[in-house]
Amino acid sequence: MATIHDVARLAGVSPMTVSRVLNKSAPVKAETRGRVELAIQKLDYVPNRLAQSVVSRNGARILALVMPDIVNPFCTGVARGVEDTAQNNDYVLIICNHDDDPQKEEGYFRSLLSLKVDGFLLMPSGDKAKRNIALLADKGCPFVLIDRKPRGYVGDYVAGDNVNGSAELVRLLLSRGHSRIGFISGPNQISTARERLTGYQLGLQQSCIKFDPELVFPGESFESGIAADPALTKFLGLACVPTAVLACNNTLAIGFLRAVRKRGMDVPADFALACFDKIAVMDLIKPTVTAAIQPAYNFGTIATQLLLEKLRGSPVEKHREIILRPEIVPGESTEGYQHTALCSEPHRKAKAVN
Amino acid sequence: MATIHDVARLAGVSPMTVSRVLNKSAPVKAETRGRVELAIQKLDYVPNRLAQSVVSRNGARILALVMPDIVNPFCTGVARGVEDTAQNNDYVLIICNHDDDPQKEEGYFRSLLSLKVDGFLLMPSGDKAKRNIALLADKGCPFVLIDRKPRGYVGDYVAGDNVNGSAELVRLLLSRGHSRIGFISGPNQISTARERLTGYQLGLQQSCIKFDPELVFPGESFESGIAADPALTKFLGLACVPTAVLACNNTLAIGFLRAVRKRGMDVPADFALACFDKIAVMDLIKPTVTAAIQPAYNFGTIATQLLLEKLRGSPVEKHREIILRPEIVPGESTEGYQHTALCSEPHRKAKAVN
DNA sequence: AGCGGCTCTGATATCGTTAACAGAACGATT
DNA sequence: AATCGTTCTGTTAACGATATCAGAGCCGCT
Repeated sequence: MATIHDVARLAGVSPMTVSRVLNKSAPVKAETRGRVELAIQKLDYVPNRLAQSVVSRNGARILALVMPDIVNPFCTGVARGVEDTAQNNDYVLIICNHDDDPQKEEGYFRSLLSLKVDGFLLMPSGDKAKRNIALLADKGCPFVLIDRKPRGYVGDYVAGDNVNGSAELVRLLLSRGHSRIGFISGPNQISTARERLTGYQLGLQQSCIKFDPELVFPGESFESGIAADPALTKFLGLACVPTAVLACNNTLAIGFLRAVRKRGMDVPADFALACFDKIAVMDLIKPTVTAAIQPAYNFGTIATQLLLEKLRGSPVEKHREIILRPEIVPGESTEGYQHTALCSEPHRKAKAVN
Repeated sequence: MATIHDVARLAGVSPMTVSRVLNKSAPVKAETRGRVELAIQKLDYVPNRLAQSVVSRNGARILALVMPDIVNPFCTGVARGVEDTAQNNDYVLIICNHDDDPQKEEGYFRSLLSLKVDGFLLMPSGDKAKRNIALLADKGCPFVLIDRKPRGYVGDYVAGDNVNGSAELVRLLLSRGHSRIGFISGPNQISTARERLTGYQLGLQQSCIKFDPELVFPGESFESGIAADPALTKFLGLACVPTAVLACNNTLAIGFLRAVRKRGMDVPADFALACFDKIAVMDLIKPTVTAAIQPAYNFGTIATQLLLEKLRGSPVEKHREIILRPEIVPGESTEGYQHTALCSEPHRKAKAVN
């Protein structure tokens, strides 16, 4: 592969002159520039950004997005937002899936640090990610968090209003006649799970309904919907079975829907269902699921813009938190409840199962 | 940030010795190695892979995946397969969306070449990508194609059996009593669209049904389902309206489903529907859509393995084509046709619309 | 003529790392 | 004691680019 020396030789100038033509970093006589450009073209010369990066001590115009799992449609949306913004600013994007595993996350961080990426977009693995994030801060590598933040973290952050979104879903369920609402939570490690649980409690409290810890199932995994099956088992085993379920995210809701059907029941006939985050092709699912839909794509674009601003300088900038409100989209999954099965009498299907 | 010199100074050795400890490239006395390792730890030294790459003339252990759109679930699946395999082999992955635009694709190629990525995984933008691919070949940069290949391309390639998959879907539709089957195609630029059209024709031919060009709608875009709406309009305008539709990919099928409903019709009541590629949360969609599902994740892992083998050497290896068969998954979208509406009498809903 | 200030170009040093060579230290063999 | 082969370490030169400085050439002004 041609180097700047080859171009220089062919054009009969010094490498430095070629560099100046490439970067327009100093005036070059038109005639000389012409010769250089011709040589560049003839050799189809592509400058080596790695070498540029070493000497200029800048990154190689690479951003990194470290997130749970690109397959989750919420993550996919974020990723596309990040990539578009990166591309518009002439950066390329490295994508890493940590599967909510802090060790995998740390491995990526070290790898990416050694690549001198310019900055990180980060959906952290959970509270344990704090050490990993400290590593970035330690190395002076800029980053912006998306969607989640470890306990006690202060710094640039773009996320949804989980507390109010969740409370609003609860109010919606209450307004449809449900007073016993199960909550399928995510890992307590993860801020979104905590905040949505808080919102769940808040929503109940606002309607003067007592919070019953029995109704909360602590899913230990977020990204596969498998936690939903034991959650359903637990709910069905309760003396007073909930008539509605709020799932902490999209995969849990899908898992719940499948689990319900596996047992010959259905939504909304036997359970009303609502969840956080968009489900793919939502409009075609039967029943359509009531959801608090977050603007994932915007999470990505906004976070990337924040990061790029940091990279451009403005070093004494204060930390910024940007909280976007989810859109509550009512679906069929929360309609058609007859208000007969109250807490005093057991859930009809529950009888069949127990 | 600490460099190899800082470590060397702290350990009281030369940088070269540190390098040898890091890379185990030559024996180092245990006691010296201990001092070096301690210094590395104390400084939390991270080697600069860009500098390593410059001097060793290897890439920086970066692969690139250039594809249409990460948001398409098929692409997402491929991406995850690629990323997992890359990660297992200590590579990181740059992801780029070209949106079927060859110019965008070329821009990425140049950018990635300048980053000296070790290799490319490529779902090309279409036949026009041939020039871009030639650019890679020219620079001696290894690559493997996935899912699509430009006309006349020979080289490493992993894809699905589009012809037979499509033919099989046609046979399935025929077996359900449909003899007039509309085909919503993708851009003729793209090999998968061509091959699936061929398969469509093959399937008809195998059952001695004459191919009617009127029944083919040439969608000029693949990735947004919008082509499906004009396709439906065209089909409804035909003297003899098809009773079934084969969509060239998942987004077109979804678009078609939406378009049908927008007009107050439905699937499968008014049209049977089948398509290529998986639709997200397929099992929950109503109706479930009959599809030829390709093992997207495996496309990614296999292609990446091929690429890594190339990188490891074995230079005179022949080109390899790996063709994976799609799984035909029958759904509700192709059931319940009453066999009354034959070609001789017009489609019932068509009357209402025309 | 002398000076200052442009524009243009090249020589040299440098970035962080490794390749290639050279040499020191040491025990084992002749 | 000389030689050899290890093992271990350092020196020097590169990799492909840019920063920095210095100087050449030219113009215009005093």
